[in-house]
Amino acid sequence: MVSIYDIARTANVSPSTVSRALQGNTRVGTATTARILAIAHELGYVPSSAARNLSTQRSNTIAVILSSIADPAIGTVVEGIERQAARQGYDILLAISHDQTGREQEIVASARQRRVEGIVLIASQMAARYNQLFDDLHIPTVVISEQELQDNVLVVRADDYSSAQLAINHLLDLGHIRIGYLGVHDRPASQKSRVAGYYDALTARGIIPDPELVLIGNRADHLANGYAAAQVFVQRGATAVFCYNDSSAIGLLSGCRHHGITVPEQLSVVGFDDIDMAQYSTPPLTTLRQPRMAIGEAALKTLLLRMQAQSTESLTFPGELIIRKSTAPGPHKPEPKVIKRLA
Amino acid sequence: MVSIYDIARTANVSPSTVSRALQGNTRVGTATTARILAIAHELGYVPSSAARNLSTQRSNTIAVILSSIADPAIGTVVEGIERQAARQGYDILLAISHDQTGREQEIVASARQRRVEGIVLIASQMAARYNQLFDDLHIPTVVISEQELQDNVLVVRADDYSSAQLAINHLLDLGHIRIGYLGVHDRPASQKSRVAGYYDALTARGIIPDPELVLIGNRADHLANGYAAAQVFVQRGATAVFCYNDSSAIGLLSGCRHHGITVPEQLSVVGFDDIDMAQYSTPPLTTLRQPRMAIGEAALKTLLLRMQAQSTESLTFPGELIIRKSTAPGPHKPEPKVIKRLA
DNA sequence: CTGTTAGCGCGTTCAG
DNA sequence: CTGAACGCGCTAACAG
Repeated sequence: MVSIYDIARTANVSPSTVSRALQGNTRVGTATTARILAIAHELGYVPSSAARNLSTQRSNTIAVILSSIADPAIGTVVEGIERQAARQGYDILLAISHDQTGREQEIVASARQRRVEGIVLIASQMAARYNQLFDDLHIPTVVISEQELQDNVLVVRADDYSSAQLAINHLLDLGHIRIGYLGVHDRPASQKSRVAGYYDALTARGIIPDPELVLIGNRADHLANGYAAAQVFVQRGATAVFCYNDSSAIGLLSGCRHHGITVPEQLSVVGFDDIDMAQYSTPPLTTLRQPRMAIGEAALKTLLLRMQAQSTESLTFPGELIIRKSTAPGPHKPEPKVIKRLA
Repeated sequence: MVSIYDIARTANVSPSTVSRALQGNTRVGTATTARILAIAHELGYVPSSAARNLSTQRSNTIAVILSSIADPAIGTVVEGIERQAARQGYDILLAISHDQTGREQEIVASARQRRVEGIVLIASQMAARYNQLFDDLHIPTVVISEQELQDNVLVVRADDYSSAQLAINHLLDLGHIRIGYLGVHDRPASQKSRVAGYYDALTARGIIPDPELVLIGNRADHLANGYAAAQVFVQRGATAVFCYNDSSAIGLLSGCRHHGITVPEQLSVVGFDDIDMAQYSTPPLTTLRQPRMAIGEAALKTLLLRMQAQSTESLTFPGELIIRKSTAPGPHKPEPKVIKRLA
């Protein structure tokens, strides 16, 4: 490997001059700078980030930790993060925890050794489990989803609570009363907020939520959970279901089809996220769109501010109700008041 | 940051002894080793990988470069890579190119500066574009998909050609003659093989492929491409379509539904990949399952071998035809020969 | 504008 | 079994 010493030698200057020239003409002769650059290129010089890191005490790296990257809703968030990181000159260290304690510890160890300057935690239970840990780490951290808002951690997330209410109100407006909730077991924090929104929206309209209509899937496979829940919901008299995410909803759609339950006629279904696939399901899914790319970008920007010790706040992004074909009027649809026309 | 010097001082030994003790008792007194470890822990010592990298001339990092991570078929591959990497003690540097030249160059520069020990390139056009570059880089590289088999690059991939043939033969056996192909424009290499399999399987049965039935989507959004193609295929008299991947197929399914084309009655559809969603589409998708996790793991193992300068070969994984509900007998289904029974 | 010097934190000879 | 000394490649004062 050719180093700045090699360049210095063949350019008849000192290493520090080379260093300066390479960084951008910080007080170095235009001529010599040019010469140095030429020689560097000629020699095939490639700076060593390890050396620079050591000297600078900066790693230029941020770690992105997630429990799984197979989730179709998460890829886009990661793209948002990566895009901003690249723009700011940071590299991404990717780690997948699978929610396994052992792996989680390895990851944290690795991040510390590499002196990552910041951490983004996505939909991981680590956030909750090691709440204190991340505080002790002294590495700026921002959590996306899956974390209650707290003083010591920055959270960037979708507005689970309000979005859930939007979903329920849509269903209520359609005339549904027996509205179910289909949840997951591996995203406790965000789910809590969505369930709260579900309950509150219902009670606000004078409806007492029926615990029988709240089903929490026990598998990590959200699609399968949805599939299995279809018949149960209908048996229990639900005419509409609000799902934790689009994957659950699409599974549910499939389960309905399997059991001959028509959507939206017999059952209205609302998803969450608006993944790419949502628009192409059968029927196209009514869902709550979340700005996933923007959330990823915002997370990184927030992290950067925090790294610069600037004052920052947690962020909550509003969701948007996208009405497609999986929801239809329910049994209690009030007759629209029509002004009678003259014959 | 506490360093081995700090430990050495408070343990009354030399830094080098600490270094040895920390690495694993390489000829260091059991007692002193224990003492050193205790002190290290007490002081909250965290080794600096930058320093180690510099001294060792090894980065313990491998770069994973892909054009997009939103593709649902790619996440699983990345998980396979990450899992093996973690198991072998390597960290992952993640970079997304978006197939943009500028970004691609940044990524390569960054990888070189970080002295990554290996590179995995997934479904990226960089493989083809910079074929020579990666050769000159002197960094072991393995390409997943999107690269013709060549001497200078290691490729790990699905058996596109045979899988395509499997798909077409399935359709042929079902009695379809007018079989279409729905392709994409951003995966030239793997597509080339699939198209070849499509052509060859057809001609092997004496059918002359109709160019009118080969449609290549022009957008990066495979779902949208599929959606738009539905009507065209039917208008041109296709009774079955083999799609580049499940995303295209699911889009196609949706397009069919929109235009009142029934699947599989009027049109049989075959996908490729068997993403999680495939099983839950309407109807459930007949597709060619590819062992994505295994491909990811194999790619990393191959890379590691190559890094150790061991002899290695490119790998091709066979696909498996998964028959579900999106394919049904076509117009030319030969009557099954039934042995007449006695009344 | 440029050279000298001194680390950054760790691994690794080479001597004891 | 342990210590001293040097190098990895680069940055950053501090002098000129």
